[in-house]
Amino acid sequence: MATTSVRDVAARAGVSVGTVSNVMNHPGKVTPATAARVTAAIEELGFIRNDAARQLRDGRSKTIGLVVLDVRNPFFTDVARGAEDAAAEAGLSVTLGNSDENTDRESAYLDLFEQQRVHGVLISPYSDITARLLRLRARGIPAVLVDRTSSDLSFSSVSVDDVAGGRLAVAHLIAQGRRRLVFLGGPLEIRQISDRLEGARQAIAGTGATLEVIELLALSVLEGRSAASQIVLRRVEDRPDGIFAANDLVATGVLQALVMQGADVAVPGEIALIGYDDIDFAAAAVVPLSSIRQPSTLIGRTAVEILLDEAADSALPARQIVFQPELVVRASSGG
Amino acid sequence: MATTSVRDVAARAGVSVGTVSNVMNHPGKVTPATAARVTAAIEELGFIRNDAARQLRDGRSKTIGLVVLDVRNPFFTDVARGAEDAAAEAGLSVTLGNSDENTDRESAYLDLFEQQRVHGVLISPYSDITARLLRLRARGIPAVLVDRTSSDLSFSSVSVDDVAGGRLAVAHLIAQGRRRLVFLGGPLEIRQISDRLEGARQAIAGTGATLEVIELLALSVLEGRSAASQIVLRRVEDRPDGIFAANDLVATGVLQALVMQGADVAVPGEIALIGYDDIDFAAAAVVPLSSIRQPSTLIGRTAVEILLDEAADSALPARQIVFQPELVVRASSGG
DNA sequence: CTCCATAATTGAATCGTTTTAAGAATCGTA
DNA sequence: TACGATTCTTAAAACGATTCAATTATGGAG
Repeated sequence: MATTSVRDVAARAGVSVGTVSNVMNHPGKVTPATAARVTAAIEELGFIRNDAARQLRDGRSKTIGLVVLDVRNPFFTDVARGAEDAAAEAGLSVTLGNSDENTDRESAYLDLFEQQRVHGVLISPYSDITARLLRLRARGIPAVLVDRTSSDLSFSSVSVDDVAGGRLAVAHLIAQGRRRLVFLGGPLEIRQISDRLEGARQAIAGTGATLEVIELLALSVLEGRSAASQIVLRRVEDRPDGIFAANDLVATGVLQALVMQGADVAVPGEIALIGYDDIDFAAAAVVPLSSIRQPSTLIGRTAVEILLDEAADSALPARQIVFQPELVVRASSGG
Repeated sequence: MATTSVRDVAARAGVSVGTVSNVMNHPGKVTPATAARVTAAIEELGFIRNDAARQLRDGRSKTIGLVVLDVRNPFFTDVARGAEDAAAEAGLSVTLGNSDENTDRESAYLDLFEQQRVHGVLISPYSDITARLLRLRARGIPAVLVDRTSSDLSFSSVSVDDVAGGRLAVAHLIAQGRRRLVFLGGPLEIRQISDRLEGARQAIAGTGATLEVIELLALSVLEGRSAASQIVLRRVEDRPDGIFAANDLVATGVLQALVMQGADVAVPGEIALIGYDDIDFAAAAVVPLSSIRQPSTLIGRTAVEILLDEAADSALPARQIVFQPELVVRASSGG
């Protein structure tokens, strides 16, 4: 394996290894003329720096580890994309790990990142990993929580105000004149979901509107559809006139059950519908879906920025960033 | 930064660094008693091996680089998942890169992987990167093409027979008694798409059925929907009785245009519909969608297996693996 | 033409692990 | 008890880039 090293480059350019290193890492400390000779040698030999060696010397890698709950959820791929962009601007790369809501996988990724002495860790936690994160910190590896406020306030976090999101959604339905509302989502143990419900409750307080809660086992199209088809079976006067689905997958299922041939419930005429997340598909649904948008790429970008700050100065106090979600009105809520 | 090394562990256990290394990498070469002492020391000190140092010694990393065209496409996340599983079984991890059909990004990832001296590269190529891959090979890093047969037969590849897939889809429509067919997809420069069309043509040959080709600018829900709404405007006798959409996103759009309130074209009564990819959403559509399934996780898994073989023995001849797609019949084609 | 201050370059030491060849310990056997 | 024959353990030498302290070159001022 003809692996060319700085030593070979140095020989070819007639300089010392130190100079070669300077050309790459501290240009300006070297005369343009010599720099040119070195660059030429690098080019001719097809030299590519060995990252492991650089890392070993440096003590930390130029990679950021990111662990998300579910890569198949567009929200998280968007977060990842934002993180990747911000990291790239700082000359770093991102390794994406998918915990799949599985404690073992989550733990395995943290092990891997610790071995790799990553620059920092971004994580949307599934289990309680405070102890692990403290250990990473002791090793000089900062961590930032994503899409979740930390119970341990010594860690920074970047999240979205789900209570406000729920409030926004239901306040909108009420503003459209709807009074008999249904919240569709679950499991309620998931913090984000219960927060959205809490927001919904705040929004109806004192308005005279009612809120029926139907808990689902998962946030999927199928769950949404079957729950909604039950609603269709009710007598017309017992049906709600507005539905708030806890995410867009559920809302999509609801929509299918309502407009399906045979059901023919008018949306938004008879029932207004709003989802959550504003995934790409929402705008392309049979009836374009109103939704609550979260600034997903911005979350990723911000998390990286905080991480880099903390990596540069470990004495920095933790910051809790909470973004506000945004109402997106489309046809399904008759806005 | 209290970074503990093998040296510290050795001191604590009262042995030499070589023994510590043996405990971790060649257990069995060491007496159970000493092994226990060392393990205890590792535990007590919270020692975690420095991957950079190991890699430097080893010459190659324990990571596989994977570059896909689009992380947001469920097909690719499934491929990635299969690759990850297979890699994990071999004690390796996968770094996922998203080229986003962008030459610069694709190139940047290859640079990164080369610097990292990855174990191997899996890539679903966008531009012509044969030269880059040859250079990697010269450095001892094998590469396997994914979802694309290689023009350079010296590289292994794992792909799916798109011609067969197109044939399967259209043969099915014909078997359902459909005769006036439409192919909806594009751009036709994309190899996979033109192959599917070619398969469709083979299937109608000699059957008396006709095939109208409507080329789209992109494989998206919106494109599919607007093309289908044009079809709805035709006189009934000029409408096709079967539509083959080049992927499930397009098919979803078509479905929306057909069953939408106001259009009310019966699916499959009046028009039978089949898509391609069998994404999760296909089964959950308003009318469950027939589709052509590709063994996505198997593709990822197989690609890793070939890669590992080649990493172990670079003299191995290249293999071209072509999987056969599978017909999945659901309500939309009236099967 | 010297001398000094400043800039450019050098090369040895370092990061932490793994691997060897060599040395030490252990055991059963004669 | 001593002898090979194993079995364990050791210490030093890599791997390749970076960084300093030390050295050499360069220019400008007197």
